[in-house]
Amino acid sequence: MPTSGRTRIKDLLDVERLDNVSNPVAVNGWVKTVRSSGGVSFVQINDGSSLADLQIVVDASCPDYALVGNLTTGCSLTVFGVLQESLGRGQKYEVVASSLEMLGGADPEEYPLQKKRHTLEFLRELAHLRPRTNTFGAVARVRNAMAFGIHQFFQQRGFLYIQTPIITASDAEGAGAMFRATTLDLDNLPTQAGHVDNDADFFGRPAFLTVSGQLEAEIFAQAMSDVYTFGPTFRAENSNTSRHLAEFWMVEPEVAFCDLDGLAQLAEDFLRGIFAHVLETCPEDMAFFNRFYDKELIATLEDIANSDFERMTYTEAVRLLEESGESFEFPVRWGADLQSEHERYLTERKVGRPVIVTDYPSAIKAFYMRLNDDGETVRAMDVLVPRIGEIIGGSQREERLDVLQRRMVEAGLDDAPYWWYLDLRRYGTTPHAGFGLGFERTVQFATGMQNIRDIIAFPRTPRSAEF
RNA sequence: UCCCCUGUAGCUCAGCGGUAGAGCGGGCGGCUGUUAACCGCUAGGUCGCAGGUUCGAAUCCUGCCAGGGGAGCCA
Repeated sequence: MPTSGRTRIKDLLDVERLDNVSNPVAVNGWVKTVRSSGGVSFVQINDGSSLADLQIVVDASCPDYALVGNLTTGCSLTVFGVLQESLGRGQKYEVVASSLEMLGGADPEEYPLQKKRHTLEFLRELAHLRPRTNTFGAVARVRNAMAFGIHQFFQQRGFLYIQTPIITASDAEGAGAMFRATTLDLDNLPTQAGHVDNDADFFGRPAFLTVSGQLEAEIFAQAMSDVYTFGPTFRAENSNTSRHLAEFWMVEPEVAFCDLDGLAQLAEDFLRGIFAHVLETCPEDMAFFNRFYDKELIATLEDIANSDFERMTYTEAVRLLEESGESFEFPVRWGADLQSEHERYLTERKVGRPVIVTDYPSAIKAFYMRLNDDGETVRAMDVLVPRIGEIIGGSQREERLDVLQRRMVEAGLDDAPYWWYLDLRRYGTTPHAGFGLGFERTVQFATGMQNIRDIIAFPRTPRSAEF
């Protein structure tokens, strides 16, 4: 019987509420492993509520004892029994079953998950079953806690959560290649004068999946002052790395009456806050990642949560790299973007903790970033962290209409589609700033997981969109 | 998109010119409290795909496909 009134394993094993002990309980879960020894069997189950499994003891006194022979890894169960202190050594408490029902079997000759460790590459092919493993259960819980912590951080500071569109007609948001969203029949494209007739498309114009909610967030910042988005974004780049996804979630705060210094402080408070949050709310899962994936993980996160970030300008960063005596594969030159190896040297070896680099050359940054008085650099910032590199990119936005228009011309952009963006500078413009944080990269950093495809439930990467 | 590495049993891998292997998992049996339980027996393979070299190819060569690592692009 699928039970209402069941107790989650997490609550059952919660030492604070051990009024459960010696009382009848109902639990559900999926079988991890079954061990039988003479007249006693041990069935280890997990329901996803915590990393810890629950051991069910079934002996001949249980009327359903004969059922145990049919239980295999992966099948689902309802158990009625009594929680007791365990006689064995591997766990403090266990449930002695008084009755047992298998809800769904899992043919052991076919069920692909075994009660031993699998490689992450193999599990990636089983995205529908991998949440049942320790690692992916832990990732799901940590990801959930961090999403909640992000909302909590902004809500406590009075930020308004806004939802920006996923489909956009702006074809140059300035952040990479876009996916086209169309209802046109690709096998029979309507044409007009030898070109695709976009007027026949759903929106009467080309439309795309958004690469960023920034421009729309700026609209609301120019009315509500402090806003943030948290939603999916899409990049059609042919990126094949452990840090890139074609579909990923991004957090983008946008703040009016704020300059780059204020934004850098917000970014630092934000990262320190969410890492502290995950350490506090997921100690069991974090201990798991620390043990199996990165022995320095908890120490690193605690260090970040408790110490100030380093700040330097791009020009200072270039000087430090030039003076480092390191032999880099790519030369260091003022005016060229920092390479991965440069960023990692700065954050991992030079400083040893997160670094905020500001004021990049205007030529290598987007048109909407505010031009400095030197005419050569813009008020951009990247937050670099060890192992991942860039985790946040942001800037103070250009609020001066004439400068913005000049920058758009220099970038070769037609300003007509941006009439509304320019209007924000025409009517009550303000100094404002915002950044974008890759959510998966942040969870990746917090868990010590090596590959971003293991951070999102159903990863989309080039040539890969199963599930 | 570029560079490098890897595709052998359900999984993890060994074998690297001469009869296809191990551990785990599965099946059967045993075991009175187990902890990825343990012990015994057992089934299981177009060696990624296509071509080539050779008396003979999992093994050497070429192409393609897939996976991984790194780079670029970025978050």
